[in-house]
Amino acid sequence: MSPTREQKKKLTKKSIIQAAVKLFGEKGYENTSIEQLAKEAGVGKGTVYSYFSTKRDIFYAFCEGELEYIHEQLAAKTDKNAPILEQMMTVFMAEFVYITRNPEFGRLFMQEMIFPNTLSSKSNEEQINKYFEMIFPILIQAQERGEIRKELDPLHVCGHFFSLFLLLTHAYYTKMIPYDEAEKTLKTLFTQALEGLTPSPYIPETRGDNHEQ
Amino acid sequence: MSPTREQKKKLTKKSIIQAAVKLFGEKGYENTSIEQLAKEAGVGKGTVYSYFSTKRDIFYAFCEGELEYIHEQLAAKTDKNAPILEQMMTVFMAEFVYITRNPEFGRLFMQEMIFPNTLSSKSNEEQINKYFEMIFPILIQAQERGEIRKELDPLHVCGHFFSLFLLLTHAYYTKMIPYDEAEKTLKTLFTQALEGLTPSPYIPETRGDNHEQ
DNA sequence: CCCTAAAGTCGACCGTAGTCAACTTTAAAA
DNA sequence: TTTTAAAGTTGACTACGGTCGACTTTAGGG
Repeated sequence: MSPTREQKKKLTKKSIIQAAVKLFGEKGYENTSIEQLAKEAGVGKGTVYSYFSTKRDIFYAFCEGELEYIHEQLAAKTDKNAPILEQMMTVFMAEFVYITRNPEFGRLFMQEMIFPNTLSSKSNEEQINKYFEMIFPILIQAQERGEIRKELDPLHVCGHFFSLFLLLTHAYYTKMIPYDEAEKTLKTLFTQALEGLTPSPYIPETRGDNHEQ
Repeated sequence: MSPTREQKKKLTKKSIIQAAVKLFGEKGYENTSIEQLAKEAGVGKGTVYSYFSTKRDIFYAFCEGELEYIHEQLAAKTDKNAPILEQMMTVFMAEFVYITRNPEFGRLFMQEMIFPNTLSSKSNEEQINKYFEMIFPILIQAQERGEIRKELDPLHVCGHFFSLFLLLTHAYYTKMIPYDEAEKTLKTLFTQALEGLTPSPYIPETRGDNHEQ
């Protein structure tokens, strides 16, 4: 019996993604037109747009699989009892290496991931959530061990590390730091975050309007 | 006597920017075509491209003036002896308000500012530099006052605050936090950064591979 | 004033992202 | 098996960003 309708759709979608992997990889995202991509996948241009609503969506579909893979790898490999600095370095350096493997891809990925266009932001949220889901348990465990202050909201702590990763990526893309120094820089920043910027213990100047908690 | 060649060029450029301010403001960046813009400015399409090499460049020209203005304002107004938390809040909240005044503009601005396309990144670097030039003296003064550890590289400290601002902007654009909570969130993050994430004093687990310094 | 070369202007033209109405295939009811 | 309507496919088409060579204006030397 010939393949059912649904099986066929799956195959078509797959062949479009494969064509994207090939052509984007060979010539880059900007230099690949949808028509070329459609030809490579063996379908018409219109068909491509019945599976993906924009060119960027095709790009995401490609990224998604890769990201999922890296997250799984990390979740398996990380030593849950290692010092928090070590674990965070492992996670974020892996991410950094992945992101910058193909610089152009990475740039587009970050642009749309961090400052998404409200229209195209569906799968986006999921990606970010997976990120947080991976990091959260590590932080909570660190709090239980007493490595991180128990009174801090894990969400904020998570954001803190993520923000320094963002900064690293930014510094790389603006050529403020070369690739080779990424690890050292990130370690410095993370250490700074852990230890605090103020001479410890920090005693805020009493001014009447101090933050509570 | 009729205006000289150079005066005319200045006028033409100005009228293009004014047309951009008007049309981008009315209909948004994406919904304004270069042809419409050229018509509004009373010139041909080709002329627009003899003054600006891409559509984004027109957008930058608009932003630049605004940013310069805000930076000057801030430099004048900030109380140089206020606690560092207060000063950083003033600077970055002003920036946040400016960036999000027109959300679409802000998004494009951040996308290209933080993860620039290597081709179009000339004026970009200057913008970032102005940022750092504004913040640097504040931090150094805080170090001298003893509010910030003297042994830290001001560049890293500067980056630290900036990164948390990035996170805030990201959280806003992904709708993780509403506009109203921006200030509270930023204050929490900055406080966290100042105090450190670890119970103070932080004593890293001795594992043989500790960071030096 | 006239002539000319450089500076400045222009819109027809190119390639591309995304749309759509006409066409083909499918699957299940009759 | 035939019929039919829904699902799926298609490439001509539109609108846009950006280019280019032909055209117009300018300034200054004769």
